[in-house]
Amino acid sequence: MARRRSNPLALAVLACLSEKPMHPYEISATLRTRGKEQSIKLNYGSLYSVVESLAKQGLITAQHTTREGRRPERTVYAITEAGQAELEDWLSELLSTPAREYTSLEAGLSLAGALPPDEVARLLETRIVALRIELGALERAGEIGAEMGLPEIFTVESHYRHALLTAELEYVQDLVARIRNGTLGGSKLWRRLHELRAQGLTFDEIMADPVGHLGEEARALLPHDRQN
Amino acid sequence: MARRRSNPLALAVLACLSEKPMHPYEISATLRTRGKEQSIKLNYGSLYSVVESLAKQGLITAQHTTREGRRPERTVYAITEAGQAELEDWLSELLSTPAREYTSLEAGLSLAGALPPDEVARLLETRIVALRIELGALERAGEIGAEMGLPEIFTVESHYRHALLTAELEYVQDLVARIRNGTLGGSKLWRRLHELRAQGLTFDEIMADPVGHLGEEARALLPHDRQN
DNA sequence: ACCCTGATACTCGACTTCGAGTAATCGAGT
DNA sequence: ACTCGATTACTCGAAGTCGAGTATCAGGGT
Repeated sequence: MARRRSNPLALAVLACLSEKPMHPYEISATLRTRGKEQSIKLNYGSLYSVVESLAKQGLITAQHTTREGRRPERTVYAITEAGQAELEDWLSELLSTPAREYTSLEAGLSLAGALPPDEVARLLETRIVALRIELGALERAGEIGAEMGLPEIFTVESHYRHALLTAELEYVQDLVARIRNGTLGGSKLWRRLHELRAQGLTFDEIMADPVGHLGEEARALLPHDRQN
Repeated sequence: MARRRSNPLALAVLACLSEKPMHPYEISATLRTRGKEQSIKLNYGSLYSVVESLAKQGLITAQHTTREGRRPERTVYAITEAGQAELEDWLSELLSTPAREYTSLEAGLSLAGALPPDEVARLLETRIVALRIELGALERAGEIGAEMGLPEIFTVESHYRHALLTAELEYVQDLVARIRNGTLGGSKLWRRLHELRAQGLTFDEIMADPVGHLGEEARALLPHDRQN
């Protein structure tokens, strides 16, 4: 029974059931009102299959099913001892061990060479605006929480998000500036490459003699045995 | 044909094919040697189904299939005009529009209340060590790239990762300190809650009279109409 | 001559994810 | 009394993800 520990929604289910037995819809409502769906992707399809899978693994058990009138029946689940142990172990792992995260901006940056530099700078400037707006919204939400006397522990996630978004904003601002003023190493090569392609040269033709076409910056692109 | 734009691997495939026609395995090898698999999750199963799906959408086309000896046949794909357009459009979106990212630490923090504060602090201290190691490795990799004369544009992704990891490190360090010295708002409530549960009280019993059990900090947990 | 490791190249099917769809009930207004 | 939107509660199937498995070949060592 190799529990795959992929979907954090399963962890959230365990966490809810460790408070008290609930039926799936009540779990989803609980997560909603506590604002956890900001941090943990929640959709019905996944919820019900995740619950079923936890039950199959013996981490939770169906307690009883009730039905009011002609509504769909509700199955109330409770956490098992194994489930409680899994909750603690999984949560410990999440907190203690950095996982390889694949963010969409990282993917975008790693392929950004496919667009010309000025275009990339323009797009990132758009992003900067959006980031500022999102940060503003997060701050406002934080203020409201504080006014209501909500203790900080209940909002650490969003403070963490704020820290990450701020770092992203700073990085992107710096990157745009360096693309614009040509300080970014390889800028010339990058610009030249797109000029040549716009003139109809193929990638292969350019890479047959990168130094000749793109300049000295491209020397590192040659295979090792012919770099001198 | 609602292209779902979920898996960035599909974008990477388009980016590769926009350089020249390749067969899937060559695409994977290209991404590997360029270090893109650090930023874009790559596994064979996904690669082949993603390629098939791109072909079905008309964004790439099978050019021809070859076979050497008794080896499995290789199908070479080329990008179409629609594919080139999709590449540019998708990449633009990735760069310009922040997407809701669900990181595992955010999930962990949002459920951290399920563990007692001292335990969480201990776990986060473990994470700090791991983060320092990872940052060190990233820096070393960057130095090696620089020594080899690799222009910065080819490593922006990893600089971005470095910026994010640094922000995470700083945030976690600060958080641990505040848990340890009790400066984090709600610390008492959090500690008290776990003491009571260790004594055998249920979550329901505690929440029936939060202020009585947990102190003034818990007033915001009451329903709105009985907060005074 | 033979074996063994590592690279080449893809296949398969079990499992997950997703979100639209269904269907009943409640309550606030007209 | 009625209607309309929100809420409650879950179902379904199409699509996507994953990684172990399969099979071939090249090259180096013994």
